[in-house]
Amino acid sequence: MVAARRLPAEMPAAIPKELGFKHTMDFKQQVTVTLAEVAEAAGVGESTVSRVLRNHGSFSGKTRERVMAAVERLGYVPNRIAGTLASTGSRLVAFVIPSLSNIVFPDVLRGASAVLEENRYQAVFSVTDYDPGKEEALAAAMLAWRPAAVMLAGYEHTEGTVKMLRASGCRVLELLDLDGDALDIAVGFSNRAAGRESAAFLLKRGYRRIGYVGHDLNRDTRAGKRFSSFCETLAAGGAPLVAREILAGASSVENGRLGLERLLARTRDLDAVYFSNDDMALGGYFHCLAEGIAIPSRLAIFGYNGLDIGRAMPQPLSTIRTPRVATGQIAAQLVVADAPPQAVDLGFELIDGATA
Amino acid sequence: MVAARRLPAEMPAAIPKELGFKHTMDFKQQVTVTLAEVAEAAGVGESTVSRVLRNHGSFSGKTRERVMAAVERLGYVPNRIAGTLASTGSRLVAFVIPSLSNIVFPDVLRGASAVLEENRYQAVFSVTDYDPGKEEALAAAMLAWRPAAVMLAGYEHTEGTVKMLRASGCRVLELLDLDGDALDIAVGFSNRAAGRESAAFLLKRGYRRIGYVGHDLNRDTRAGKRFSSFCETLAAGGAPLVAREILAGASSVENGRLGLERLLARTRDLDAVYFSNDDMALGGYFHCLAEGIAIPSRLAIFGYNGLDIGRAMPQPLSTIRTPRVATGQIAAQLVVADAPPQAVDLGFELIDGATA
DNA sequence: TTGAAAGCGCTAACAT
DNA sequence: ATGTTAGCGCTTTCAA
Repeated sequence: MVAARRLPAEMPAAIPKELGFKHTMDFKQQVTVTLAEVAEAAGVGESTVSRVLRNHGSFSGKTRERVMAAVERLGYVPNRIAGTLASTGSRLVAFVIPSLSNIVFPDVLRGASAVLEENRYQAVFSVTDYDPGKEEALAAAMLAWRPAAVMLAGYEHTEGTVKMLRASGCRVLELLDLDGDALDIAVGFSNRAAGRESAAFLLKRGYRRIGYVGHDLNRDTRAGKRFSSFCETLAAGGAPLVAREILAGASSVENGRLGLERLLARTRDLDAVYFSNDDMALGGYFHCLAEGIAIPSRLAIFGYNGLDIGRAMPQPLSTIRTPRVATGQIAAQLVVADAPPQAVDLGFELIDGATA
Repeated sequence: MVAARRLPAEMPAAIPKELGFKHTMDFKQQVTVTLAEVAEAAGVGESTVSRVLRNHGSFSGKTRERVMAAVERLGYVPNRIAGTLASTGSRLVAFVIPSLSNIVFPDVLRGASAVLEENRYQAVFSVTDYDPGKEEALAAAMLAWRPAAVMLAGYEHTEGTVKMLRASGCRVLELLDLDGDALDIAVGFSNRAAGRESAAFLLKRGYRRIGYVGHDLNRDTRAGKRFSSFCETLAAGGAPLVAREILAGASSVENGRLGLERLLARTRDLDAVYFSNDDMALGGYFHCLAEGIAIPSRLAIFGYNGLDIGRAMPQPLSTIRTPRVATGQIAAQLVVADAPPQAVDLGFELIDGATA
């Protein structure tokens, strides 16, 4: 194997000097056709246009024709801002997510946005970087848009956030965690159970000297829950965790590789390693490949998330597959249906791959 | 090596029967504090509250105190919907992106959202699945929110989309492509140049029997541009493309693995393969590992995107690193700065890894 | 420095 | 079936 050369990551960007001009559109032309103009052009009242456009209330087919013709002719685009203000509920759904680097959240967004789009809802989002203070600020900013629902990750919020959400009167969905008390609706699965099952699986396979490689647990509280129940289960099984390596940064393939390297440098006789997720586990896998460490005979590897990539590996990754897309879908469906408060356990599935 | 077991992907979700109730919040309580109530409570006029809150116009320190106290006491959250309607411009930025599975787009969103949040803009998004018709529908839906800017991928839009965007009067940013004419602002790099440089690199390294493994090119037009300029460059260099394998679905590690398997089954004597992106290339890499095909001596592999994962591989992936996050950042900065129409070329970087 | 009042573009009674 | 009108909650002149 070739030794890994360390290559630099993407550089932060500074605003560039202006480059070529090459545009076919006039700069800033404001033309705003309003509903009133459509009404005028169609020779009907405003409310009639409104009814036709929303297909709500009654109007004749002929009127409909004329209105639509005027809409077409004028290139009218309804103003949802005005519409929302005038009516009661908005069709905005706000996502306040920890990260876009962790594939979990794009997956949730993907599941949700498909359902929302079908139902003519609009998704809005902001990213907290796992910072509860930032979460509070961003949640406040989102609430200012009077969304129909706010979706957050898990249960760990500041008092201020909770108070705000409670007072807002909009639906609150806490996703991807079930170990705690929901404010309103919760959709996901138990991270504690996931940690427990992972440990039980490794014990049953006969591994006794087990280590852990993880990313920042203070920030990612769900990973923290998995880890603590993992440790408890190991201890209860008579084979307490032997060593751990926790990396400061976000979860990544590189950190997984580095983490395993460090862990093995300190503790040589491990027979299995649990990773905080699949990215990290893949990094560990790469480390073993590079160092010629046989998997799983010499060292077993176990991940979390069940990314597609794990299935394509020469040895399919042993891991737990979580219903990320489904979490988004179900959450969105519950919002659309205006379902009562509830906790929906989507479960997870242990993937008995070839690495453990 | 263990033979790859094919494991199922995540199942589509049906809406589940209701499960346990476990909530601490009353279901749907609407309490809406308005600016007028704050004004009343503070004993000042509405416009004064508005000025204080936006820190715009003049007011005494004492007035400020009283207003803020009232805001605090009542738990007032401004209504941005009303604010936007009353004022001229919105601080919404709309993203109409092809996919959330392709990491490119979460990366762009990540770069943009950081900048937007700092400047108190709000990101809104929807996902087209690479379908131009859907793009048109979603763009129309987005325009109804009267965003300050709409960001799209590339230049290939329906006539209707273009017409709508032109008429909307809002800023239009076309991202991740520079091979075409921009409507307003373009930020990205040349995919044609990327394909060209990739081919030139492989030729320079002495590879002559080169194949291609890609995903659906009709939908991902940027991948199509890379591929066509790649082929042209090979042909010009006297070593035209020997074989290609195009998979119907989206780009993924599994498709990459499958694609290379099929390609090699048909064409045994290739010495290098160009992949439509790094996911696909990683799949190819896995195939080679599983089959004991030596890289790069027996077969060279070249990707596109420069994902972090490529750096953690036992042999760093040879690829082209694209400025995805920076594209989002710069685009957002240009919106915030209300910059004139322009095309910003962020370039890309060829990563001379160990696989080619 | 402050307040009164006129909208922003639409929806939703309420008439007709 | 359709028109009239009164807001939705804010921003923004314009006076005071």
